[in-house]
Amino acid sequence: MRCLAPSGDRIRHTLPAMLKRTHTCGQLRDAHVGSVVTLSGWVNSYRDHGGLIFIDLRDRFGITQLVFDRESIAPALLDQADKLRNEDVIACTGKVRVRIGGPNPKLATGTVEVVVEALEVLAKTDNPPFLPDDLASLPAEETRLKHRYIDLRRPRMQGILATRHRITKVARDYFDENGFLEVETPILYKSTPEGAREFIVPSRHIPGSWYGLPQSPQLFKQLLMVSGLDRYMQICRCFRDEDPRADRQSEFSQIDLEMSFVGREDVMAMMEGFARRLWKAVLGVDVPPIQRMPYRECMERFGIDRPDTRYGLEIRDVSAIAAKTDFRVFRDALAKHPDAKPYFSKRGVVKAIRVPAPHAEKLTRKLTDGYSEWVKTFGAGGVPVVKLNAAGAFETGVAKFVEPVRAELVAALGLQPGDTVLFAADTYAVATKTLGELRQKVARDLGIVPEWGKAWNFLWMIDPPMFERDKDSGRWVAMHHPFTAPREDQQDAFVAADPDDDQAIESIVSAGYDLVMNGSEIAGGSIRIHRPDVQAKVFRLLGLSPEQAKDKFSFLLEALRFGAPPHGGIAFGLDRLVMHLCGTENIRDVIAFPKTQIGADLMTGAPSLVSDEQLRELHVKSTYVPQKP
RNA sequence: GGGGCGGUAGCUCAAUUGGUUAGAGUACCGGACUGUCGAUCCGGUGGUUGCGGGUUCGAGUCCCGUCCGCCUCGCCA
Repeated sequence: MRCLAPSGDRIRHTLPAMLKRTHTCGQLRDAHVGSVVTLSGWVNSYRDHGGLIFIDLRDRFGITQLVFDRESIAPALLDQADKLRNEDVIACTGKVRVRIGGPNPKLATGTVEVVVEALEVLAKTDNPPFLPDDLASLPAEETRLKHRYIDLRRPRMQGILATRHRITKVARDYFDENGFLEVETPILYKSTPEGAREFIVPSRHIPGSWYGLPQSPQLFKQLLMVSGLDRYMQICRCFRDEDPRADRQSEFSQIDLEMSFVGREDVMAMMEGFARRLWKAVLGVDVPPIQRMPYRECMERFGIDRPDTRYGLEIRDVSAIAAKTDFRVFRDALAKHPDAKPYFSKRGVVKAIRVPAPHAEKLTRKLTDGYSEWVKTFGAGGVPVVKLNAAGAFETGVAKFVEPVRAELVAALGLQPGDTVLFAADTYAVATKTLGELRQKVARDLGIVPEWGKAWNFLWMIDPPMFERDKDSGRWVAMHHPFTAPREDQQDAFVAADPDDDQAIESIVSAGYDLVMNGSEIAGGSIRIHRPDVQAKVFRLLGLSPEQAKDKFSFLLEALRFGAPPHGGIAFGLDRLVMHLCGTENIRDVIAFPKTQIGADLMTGAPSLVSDEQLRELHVKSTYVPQKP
């Protein structure tokens, strides 16, 4: 621990005498015994024995026990100490000695104590709404957010903020060593209302015009490549005005990166090195070489583009076997586009998950009935279930329908007595999504997901499709973003593809890549389009007329015309990285001053009303009419 | 926008089927105490049960509305 004692403080002598600390509260050890030290910090707890008072003094660096002893100090000092309460801020001077009452193994400083000879109360506290105590049961999150400055006094929260700092430090060091320049990009930005809903800011100088806040610095970092910056990094704030989740805030941070003259192998290798450095620096964990898994395989085996490979429960296609049954649910599903390509999103399929024997016992009727209800949110009709009993026969659920194909199902799924099978019969898209989500829920319900710190399963998801149909509008939308390039060998197919040929468009693969860890996307990126004709074709496919594309992105299209190097990049979700490396599932725990689900800051009261004068100056008029109480 | 859970003392929680003056721990205040370390012991203050309406002899409890927090679906190029 670094000593924070200042040196050469020229104004010290002109101020009223204040005890200046010589050590932090986490610093003193046996070696300091006998020396006179000054500490400052918050009263973490007090134990008043009358003539003997113990104070645990806390700062960011630790806790040190102070002792006030009637036999060795002035009565006035003891009276002062007698009035100290939790969260008072004090400074004190005294001699370090070995603890008379024996060591406290819970504290790093637990073998010593400071016998106080001088005390200065720097700030007396009102009775705080709660104490920043990691051992006590936490107050409601609402209370923590309202008094965030107190919540952030908790060692756990300070530890998270320290880890967050460590992560950004490692990022800056690593990318600096590899030739990246950190460049800041605008927060007040051109509104580009594709994708996420954006926050907007009115212009005072240009009446009626608005800035958007960036959903990411995507276009600027590409322009920096056109500018010849070669390698860019930024730890940047991004804004998306969509409803938050446990792992999502509308204002969040990315470690944003872009590289010139590279293909996807170069980018992935560079980022893999970063992940390796990061896990080693923060957790001491060695990350082995990261395997790649094509999007198609991810979907086939795990039903999701970010597979959690920490447990089995993989998905199998049993369409061919299901077709031989008389089960109407199977037959109806399989009747959809039976002649389409195998992975066509609208083609009917039957897929299954085998839940192996010891765990399968926990799958009660109540639980599986719940699954049938739950999957309706993904558009599925239900979850057919069947069990293989000890005698090797199917029972319960859809047993009578699948009994005729028992041998084939047992062989295809590798079933053992006691196993349970969960089915999904629907279109490829719905069945895959359903089992992909169900697989994760079952794993959680059965308790087979390794606890935090036990497994770090990385993989690169590669070869994702360029486009997919929007569920509502039916229009093509970019899977990643409209600047993602087709994979090198797909360029011709892309240029030739007929926009009305669903199967052809769906099968075009991009040069995108996502870094996935334990089922969580921690980074996503792609090689970008650097040819104006290819970029124009993408815009056309997305339904942007040349005029619209020019209006929104003319600067990019122009830039691409004036000599753009091949380039590609990636962005890490910083908040999620911190969550994973700290073992928390609440994104608000890794943000110093987070917002609630409706974007409110409970501490400052943002957002708040502004004066009519402010609005007039910005040429803005609110249509909101407050409800009468 | 939809679904779910929650809101009782500063904080964490309890309160039987709708029934006496809404309790406990902790914090806080006062007192005792020289080796504690989540100190202990004694005493005390502290409540618009989120807010508004309704049903009822009687509402923390039931009904309607509303606000806030969390989880979630949609949404998140």
